[in-house]
Amino acid sequence: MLNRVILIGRLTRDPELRYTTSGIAVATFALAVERPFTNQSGERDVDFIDIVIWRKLAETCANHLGKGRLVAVEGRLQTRSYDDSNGIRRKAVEVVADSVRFLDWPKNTSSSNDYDDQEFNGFDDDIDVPF
Amino acid sequence: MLNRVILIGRLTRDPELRYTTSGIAVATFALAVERPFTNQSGERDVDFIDIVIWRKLAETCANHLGKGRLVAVEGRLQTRSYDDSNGIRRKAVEVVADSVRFLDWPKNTSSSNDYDDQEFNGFDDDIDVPF
Amino acid sequence: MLNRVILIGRLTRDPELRYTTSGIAVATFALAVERPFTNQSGERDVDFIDIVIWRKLAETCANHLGKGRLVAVEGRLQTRSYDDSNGIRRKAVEVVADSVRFLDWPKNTSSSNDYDDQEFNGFDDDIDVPF
Amino acid sequence: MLNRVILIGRLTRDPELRYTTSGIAVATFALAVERPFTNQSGERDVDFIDIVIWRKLAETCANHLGKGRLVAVEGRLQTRSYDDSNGIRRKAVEVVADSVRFLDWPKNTSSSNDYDDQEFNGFDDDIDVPF
DNA sequence: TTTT
DNA sequence: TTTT
Repeated sequence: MLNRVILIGRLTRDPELRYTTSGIAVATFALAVERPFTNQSGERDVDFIDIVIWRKLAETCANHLGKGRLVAVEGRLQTRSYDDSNGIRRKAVEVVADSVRFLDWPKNTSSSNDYDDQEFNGFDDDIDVPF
Repeated sequence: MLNRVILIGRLTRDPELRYTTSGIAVATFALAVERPFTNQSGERDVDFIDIVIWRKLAETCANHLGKGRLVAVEGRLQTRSYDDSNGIRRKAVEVVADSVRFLDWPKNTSSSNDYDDQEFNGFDDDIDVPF
Repeated sequence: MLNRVILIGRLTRDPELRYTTSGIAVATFALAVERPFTNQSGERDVDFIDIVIWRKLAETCANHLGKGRLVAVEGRLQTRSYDDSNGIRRKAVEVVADSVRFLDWPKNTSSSNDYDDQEFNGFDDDIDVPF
Repeated sequence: MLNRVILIGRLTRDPELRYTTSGIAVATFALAVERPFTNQSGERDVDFIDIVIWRKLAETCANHLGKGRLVAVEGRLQTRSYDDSNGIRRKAVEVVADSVRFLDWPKNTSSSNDYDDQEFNGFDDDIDVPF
């Protein structure tokens, strides 16, 4: 009845953009989210959390984000069952994002993904940059 | 770097309480969380989310909660790899709760789990009842 | 850039429903939110937080909620300056809710506010009942 | 009963650090949080939200943060009544933070506040840096 | 499969 | 101005 997730972390890879047969854009990536505290061996554990994004926000993320970028993601936790390529039944738990904020800037300016066409994205297509 | 999950839902079964070899209590249960909107077939989909609770809060939940009870859970999303009983590698995604609030009362008063010994539970052992 | 508030508490009074000159509905009420821990004198302090709701969700809340009802509110913190009736400049800090979930049922069935016309409310008009 | 606020924004001024008569550190600052959407005049409104931080985290923030710095703050909304310097009764609404994450780096290296003594801060003294 |  |  209430389901809210807020994460800050870095993309482990470039977003993948796909389209449903009905033409709806879906972007997926994983977020590396460091735990606040160090473990017994003095390191910070990291949680790798799958993010799913729909529609225009999916395309904006695919166009502007890349591996290593720092983002804040808001969304809801979703569970889903599927059969993997070996026919094994698996449960997916992922965050369906309704908002993604960019918290840093691209490392090099030669990237094909940059901020040229940053624009307002409507209500559930909520994006922002950190200045 | 920031990882916060807030859920309201109902327990799909009674909590399971176990202890680590070093004697720390761990409770687990799943929460059924209805999506806010109906799907194409007019029904509300439900996400089943695994919850993990440690220490004194684990024991309080095991003592007072049961299948069907309505709770608000606050915690963080955690990912974990393990091999299932068939030796298949799986990824667990669960919410490690640091706060659980009881939002309703037990259905029948003959339950062994009731509110007799409700008490304050310390900082990360945060529990409350709705009145 | 990110602004999220999630509260569970009880209405301190019936919602007030007003309309802007352009005809948009606005409901306001205050939420009594108990702190999780008791203070030095053994009591729980309570925070009284002003809630503002717009459009259809405002009307749904005005129709179905009343003093004492338990709700979960999601929204954003908003600040606003105004002059009070004595001409003193004041700063209002309130939560603009985009989602309200009803977590209990009306105490008596003779109330004019009930669940007769409960219905789905669109994306930013997000309402639900606890069963 | 549940009270959670998560904000990302920039400090409008350097933190002020004070001590209670019993010697407990308290830091205060305001956070400028841009709204996600532009208003009728095409600008983004900004909410100015007062933040209060206690104990060791207060000192860490006072030592390392300054005007303009970007942070993620987690905490709870608190209300409080007081009389201002003119004897006018006022209501303060502020966020008591239990976690502050630094999301950028100091603008110039000549600042007296830097990252020399960054360290782990215990459970409710939760601080982190973005790399 | 994993980010700085 | 304050809820159970």
